[in-house]
Amino acid sequence: MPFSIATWNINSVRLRMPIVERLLVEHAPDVLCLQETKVPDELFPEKAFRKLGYEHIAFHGQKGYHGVATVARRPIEVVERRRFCEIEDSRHLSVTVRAGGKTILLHNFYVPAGGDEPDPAVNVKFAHKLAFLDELHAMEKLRPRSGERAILVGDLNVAPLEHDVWSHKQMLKVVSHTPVECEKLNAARNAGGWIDSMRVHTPEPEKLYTWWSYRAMDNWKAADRGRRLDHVWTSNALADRISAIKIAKDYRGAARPSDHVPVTATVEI
DNA sequence: ATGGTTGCTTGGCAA
Repeated sequence: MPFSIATWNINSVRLRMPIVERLLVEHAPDVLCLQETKVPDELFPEKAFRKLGYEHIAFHGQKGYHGVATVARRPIEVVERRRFCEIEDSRHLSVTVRAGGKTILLHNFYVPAGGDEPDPAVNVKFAHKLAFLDELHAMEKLRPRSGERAILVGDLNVAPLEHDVWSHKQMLKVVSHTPVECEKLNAARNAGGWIDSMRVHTPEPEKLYTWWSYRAMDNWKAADRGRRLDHVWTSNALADRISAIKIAKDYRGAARPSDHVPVTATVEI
């Protein structure tokens, strides 16, 4: 049976409930993982999700910044809300869900953006990002066991491959595509045996983007200077079970859009 | 060209 999971950096879930509702109606994923919810847990708009049939809600939020949430049409159980770099940021949430008689572990991540200056010696935000990626790499507990069904999604804030950005050459010194962070993200993925399912589905050199800057003065769609910052990784056990991956690019053109668009993966379980 | 826009909050970060 098909099981679908969507991931979306929503950049304030309360502000963008109208387009979240549109996604849930139009795409109806079984599970939606949100990042940058920017809302403390006690103010999470649970009612709006419940009304749309997403009655199972887990969150790890904080006031003003960051925050992740996982909402589902079927029961989920919270596994962990992990703290990274000994900083009390809300950047991770893992849950389990049952599908087709099987249990799937779902990780929802929001990796630090890292600021603008790509030098950890002068930019503590970039140093934090690199430390976060190192911690991800070292995390034994994150690595799927043999045969385990697991999916890791989220805004990983790194576009690791040449064709994950509009211009590899022009992006080499731009945070999100510097060699050091691309190598660290790839190393963390390899250490866990995770599969980059978006790139299995759409290999290079085809361009793949999930984010278009707010700052660009030109028309985002015409210029198409995007980056692939959002990812769907699967454990080996699910690697050949992905039947579809859809980047919902049209949501970037919605009224009051997020700068990220939803990515939905369908798994045959 | 060190800009530009957006959100949370009302001054200034973070993205």
